[in-house]
Amino acid sequence: MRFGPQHWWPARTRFEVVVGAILTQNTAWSNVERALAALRGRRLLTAARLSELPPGRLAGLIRSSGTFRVKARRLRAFLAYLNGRYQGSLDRMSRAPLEALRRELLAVPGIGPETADSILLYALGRPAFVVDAYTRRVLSRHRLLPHDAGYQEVRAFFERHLPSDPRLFNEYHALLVAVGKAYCRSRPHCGECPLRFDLRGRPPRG
DNA sequence: GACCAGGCACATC
DNA sequence: GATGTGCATGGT
Repeated sequence: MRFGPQHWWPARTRFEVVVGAILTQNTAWSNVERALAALRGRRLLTAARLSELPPGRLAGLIRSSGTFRVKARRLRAFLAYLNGRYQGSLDRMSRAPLEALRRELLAVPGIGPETADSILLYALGRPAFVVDAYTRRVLSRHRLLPHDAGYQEVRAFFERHLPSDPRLFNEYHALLVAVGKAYCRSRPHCGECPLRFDLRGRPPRG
């Protein structure tokens, strides 16, 4: 495995990123892709079209992503928020202040810290560092943070040490996941981890 | 057949 | 505020 650009979050539109962010909760990405393909094939991957879809039909189309009834409800909750506050427009939404957006997203049922930051970073291009299980594992293995550090604590750690650049956050997160998968899954102590943290600004080179 | 995968809400203590 | 449990699929 190489650790260059990871092409993290391949998606055709920002709306597709949002849908993917909700569908991928506790689910392998390959299962999400099928659901996205089913929606895309029916030209349903827009806020307007998805909002018109009956809940049961939406659930059926995203079945492959697991917990489909729950996720259908969560997608509709997000759409209700987007329609109600930003007239269904991610463009309008993306112009709001970052902290306000995070607060609003966390208030949507089904959107927790990781999903909120994924939407902020990958869909809206905002500098929100996404923390996931791999991120925490790699950090605690390197003794950069305690293993029980909370989500906000881990996010603050990166946002404190890195320039506030969405592209850098994107690449850093992708690299952490790649490293976590390759080295930290089954090893209690990973002496061979190639990641060299340079938290003053540059991503590690692959 | 168990375990995992790019979480979250809710109940309970 | 910490911990446990349901959600549910597809891959290994």
